[in-house]
This record gives sequence, C-alpha cells and structure tokens, in this order.
Amino acid sequence: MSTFYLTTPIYYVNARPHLGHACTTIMADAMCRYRRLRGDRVFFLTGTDEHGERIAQVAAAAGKSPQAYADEIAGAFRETWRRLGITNDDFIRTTEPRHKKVVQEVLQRLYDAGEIYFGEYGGWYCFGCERFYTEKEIVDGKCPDHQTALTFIKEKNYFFKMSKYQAWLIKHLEDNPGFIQPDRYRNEVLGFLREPLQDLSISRPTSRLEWGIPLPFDDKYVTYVWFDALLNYYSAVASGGEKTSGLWEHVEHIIGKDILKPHGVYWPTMLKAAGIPLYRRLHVHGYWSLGGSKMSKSVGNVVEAFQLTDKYGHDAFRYFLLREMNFGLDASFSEEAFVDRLNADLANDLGNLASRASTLIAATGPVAQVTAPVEAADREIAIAAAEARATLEQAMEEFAFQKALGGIWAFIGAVNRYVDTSAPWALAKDAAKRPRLERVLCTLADSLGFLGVVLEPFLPDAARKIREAIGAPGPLALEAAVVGRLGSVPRVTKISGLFPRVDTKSPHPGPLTTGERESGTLSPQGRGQGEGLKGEGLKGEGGGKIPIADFQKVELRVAEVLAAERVPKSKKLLKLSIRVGEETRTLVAGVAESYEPEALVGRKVVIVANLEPATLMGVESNGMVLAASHEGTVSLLTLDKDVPSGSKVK
RNA sequence: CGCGGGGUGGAGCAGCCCGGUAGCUCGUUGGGCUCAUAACCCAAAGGUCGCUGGUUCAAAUCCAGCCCCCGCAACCA
Repeated sequence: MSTFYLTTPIYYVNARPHLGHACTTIMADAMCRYRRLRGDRVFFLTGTDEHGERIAQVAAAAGKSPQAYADEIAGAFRETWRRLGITNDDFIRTTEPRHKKVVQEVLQRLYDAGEIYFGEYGGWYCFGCERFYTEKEIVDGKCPDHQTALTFIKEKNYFFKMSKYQAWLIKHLEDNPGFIQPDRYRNEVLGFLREPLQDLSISRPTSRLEWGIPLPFDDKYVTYVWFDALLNYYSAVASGGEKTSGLWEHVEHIIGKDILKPHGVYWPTMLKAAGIPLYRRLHVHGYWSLGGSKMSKSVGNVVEAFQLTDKYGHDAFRYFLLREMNFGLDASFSEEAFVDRLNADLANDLGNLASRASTLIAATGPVAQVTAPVEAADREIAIAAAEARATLEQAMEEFAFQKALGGIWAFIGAVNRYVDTSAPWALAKDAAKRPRLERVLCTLADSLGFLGVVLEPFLPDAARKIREAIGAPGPLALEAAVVGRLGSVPRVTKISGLFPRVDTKSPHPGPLTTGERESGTLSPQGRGQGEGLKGEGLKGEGGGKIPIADFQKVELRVAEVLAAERVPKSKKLLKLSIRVGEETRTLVAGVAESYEPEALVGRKVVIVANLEPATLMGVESNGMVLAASHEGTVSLLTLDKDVPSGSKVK
C-alpha cells in the first residue's frame, strides 16, 4: 500500500469560491478518490490563506475585523466543498494556532541557521501584489501585473537567502524531470532560473501591516504572506498525530499556473534551507477562459459558470471540467460546450447504456449460474475493460484526467456496440437461445459493475447509483474492476434518468449568456483610468437616473482629427492629434482594432473635452473620443452635417 | 526584441518530448436496429498537419527563419 498526500493551494479569502477554485479542488478530489480506490493511504488537504495586506483592507472596507471576515469566507469555502462532495481529510486555515506555531518554528530554525538576515532594501513596491519589483520587471514605471503606479519604498526587512540555492535548484530540476509537471512548467521554472535569483523578503513591518504571523525573533515584523501560506502544506501534518504521521515525505501539490513561481522556486528552496524533505511532485494545470475571453474579466461570468453545477448537477460539472481540459493547457468554458458534453457523453453514451442494459437484465431476472460458454464477443468486452483500466491507471499517474476518461468512454462505446451485435432482445424471443441470453446479460451486468467502480473518482453519484442498481457485488476497489469473472446475473433494478438529455432546441432560460457580458467592460478609451473601480463600474451600468445638472458637467465638443498613429506596443490605442476650436491637443482612443489611423485623419468626431488627463501606455490623453461599441466593434460618433470644430455638443 | 500559450478535415481538440500508414468528439450524408434517454450501431464524404528552408531512407513530429491568433489589466486556480 502506498501513501499519497495531495494538497490544493490554500485559497486566498479575498474572494468567494469560483470556477477556478472548483476546478483545482475537483481535480484533486478525483485524484484522491482514485488513489483510495487503489487502496492507497490517502490524505487530502485544502484550506484558506487568510493573512496579508489585501485581507486587512477588504475586511476594513466591509467594516469587519480581519478575523471575522476570514471566518466568513473560509466558511463559504468549506460549505462549497461540502456541497460539491469534496472528500478532503482536513481543512487548514493560516490563522489557526497549529499553523502559526509551525511557521514560527521554521522561521526560528532558519534564523538560527543563518538563513535569514536583516537588511535594507529600497525598491518599487506594488501594493496590489504585495511585493517588490526589480528594474527589469517594471513596465513603463508600472506594475507589470496591475499596470498601476509603483511606490518606492525603502525599509529594513528580513531576507531569506534564496539566491544561494539557485544552482542547487537548477540541478534538482535537471536531475528530477518529474518534479514539476507537465514539462512546459518545469521549463518555465528553469527559465526563471536563468536570471539571477534575488533573496526573498520575508517580513513586513507592523507599522505598515499587522495582519500576519509575528516573526518569532522580532515582534516589529510579521511574516510575508507567501512564506506563511506555503508552509500550510507542512504545518497541517507536522504535528505527527496518528492521522498524519509519515505523510509528509509523500506530499504532492496541485496548483494553477498562476502560482508556479512561489511553488516552483520559493517553496523548494525554503524546504531545502529548513532541512525539510522536498515535495515529491508539483502538478500544474491551466486556466479556464470563458466565452472566449479570460474568465475573470468581468465579475458576473465566473460566478455564473460555477452555478452550472446546481443547474445540471455536480457530476456533470465535474465531468466537464475533468474531460474538457487537457491538464496543463488552457481550456474554454461555455454553457454550450458543457451541454454538448453532457448530452453526448453522459446522456447518450453512459446514461443510455445504463438504461438499456439495466432494462434488459431486469426483464429477464437474476440467474444463479450462467452455463453458456464465453464467446469471442464476450471476451472482447473483457479485453476492452482491461484496456480501459490500463489507460486509467497510466493516465492518472500523470494527472491526465482527460485521457483517463477517454479510456473509460472507449469501453462504454464497446459495450454499446456489444448490445447491438448480441441483440439480447432478439435472443429473448427464442427459448432455445436462453443460455446465450444469460451469458450476454451476465456480461452486461459485469460491465455495469466495472463502470460502477472506475467511474467513482469522476462521477461519484452516478457510480453509486449504478452500483446500487446492480446490488453492488464486491468491494469498491480498483482491483475488483475486472470484467469476465462473473458467473451469474444479479438482480438489477432499472436505471432511468441517470443523466437526462438537455433539450438544446428549445431555448433554455440559462443565466449564462457568454460573450455579451464582456463587451461592457471595454470602453472606447481603453482602460487604465480609475484604477480599482473596474469591476464596480459595471454594476452601476444601466442603473439610476441622473439630474441634468450632472450631465451638464460633461463638456462635449466637436473636434477634428489632425493626425493619428498607433501607440507602440499597444493593441487598441491610437494617439490622435485633434483640433478643438483654436486649441490643439493630444488624446488617446481605444479604437485601433476597428480603425486604421489614416482613416481617421480629417474626420470630425465628438470628444469629452473636460476629462481629467490620463496616461495610457505612456501617452498622456486629454479627453476622450465618443464611440459606440458592440461585440468588439467600435463605431465612432460622427456628424450628420458639417459643423465647425469646437462646437458644443449636448 | 515584455512574458506565456496556440495554429492539425466545417467546429472543438489529441498526436509532437521518444520521427515510420493522420486520430478523437461534435456536425453532415446514407443505411441498420427497436432493448434504450429522438438514444444506440454501421458506412461514407471531408485534411498540401500556418509558411519557407534544413536534417533524414522517412518530418504533423527534430532544427532554423518567417507569418497569424489568443491570454496576461485582480472575485486569477
């Protein structure tokens, strides 16, 4: 019996659970269920990450203490996983004493060993990322992630000597090809490591941030969130009780590609320095995009995607996530694709097979001893089952859920064919063929039993229903997933409506109308203004009425385009020189995807003339060109009759 | 030269690491069956594997260069 300890990331409590969290957690759950099926000793950990500046801020904004806020969100995660049938063995929170204790112990150990030093660091800090950026990473003086202005901060902090482990880590990655997988992510980490590794600042002064774990050797500082968070994997099992002893050396992590660097670089070097054995493997999956664009682009769609789980059932939701995504690569999520998968694979192939097979078996009734010989067609089913199981085992070894399911579906196809070619309904009409009928039904019952086991990690509810319908002979173990040993036909109840077809012809009143929702976020002037309000801005859209006085604050004028050129490196922005009456000014318009610069010269457009200046991609914009947008197409407002430049618009 | 991902029959994808008859799902067309959830089964049509060179007996797969798409902007896994 081997031991398997798998973790999901601990989720940051600045957000409620959404599709991304669910994806990672469901993958982990399927894997753990599979390993339990194999008979392994399994420990499955998830939890929440609750410290840091952003939590302190969000809590303050909500008028709550950070702890009360974290309690609420952590509760939401727990509840979500319970509802989805996630089989985690523990749920760790970084605000728990058991975690804090371990973090402080490890910090003290590193400090005593001289792995941590106190130093001054001046650098450009992004409050959003809670980290410093090096000169190389900064883009146009802004955070490469947020594209917001950075603040130069000079302060004393504690540093972990990460740089001294750079060569060691490169060697470790080269010697252990499976350490980070799939390979593309291992290569990416090796790519990071071609640049000199900086030491890692692991503290934040309490003068700036109090919501964290105090450093054991200096109470004027708290621990940097990543240093705190990563250690959860260890702290959850470090106490060494009966449930958790001997687990650590078997730990594997599953993460999304966005947190590769902390897990691929910080974490192994931290462990190495602390003298703790490294994790065995890191499994990195891709992102879901939604309706063709990044799913986190607007607020609503992420949540709505997640709600399909209630609309169509948890099994279908699990199935879609596991089957549609190639582990490691990005995939796109849409209700249409979801329903296609549900109908084709779950309803037509599996659901219908369960229905027809159980009906056939139930119609004849149980047979204590099947006497007819095994024919070639029966043997083929046994072979197909063996192949499906081999594919399953091999695919799960590398977290290739898609392949694993593909293998099982190949078997389902084989059984559907078998039903057709052996035609038990025809055999039933001829009493002389009764023995053969019994053999066929035996094979079908056997096949259902097989599916009831191998589907358990992926479709736990459906698998249970199948096992119940056939009286679930035998233990729930992968070993028992063999077709060809059964010598009887069990009593079987009809399985109906396992996965009902979703009618795609009549328009379903689904909440998810992917695509349209996005267009609202792309305003003609591009983005980059009014930082921090991007999401919120949507909510007011189409909402309340304003008095005319508010409207009169906006100064709209006719302007003539004198010159237009693309803003370098930008996709959407054009830099325009315009004349408004006597005045000439420069503004930036986000219309490059719909208009060639030359096409605009000489045209008269409507602009907002009294807008605060803003800098977009390094170009200062004084005003905004009005344009209508629909599904990515932008149409400038022009004039019906010729009116002089500078004319007022109202 | 910001980073990353991708270009394979109408659509969506696998195959590429470890070269050797181009595969899957959906869709289309024709047929079969009637146990079953208008399902299931069979057959057919449909591809110069982004482009150009190179290596090789042999390239979707390896190498070089080029073209084109997409994501990265915070409720980010």
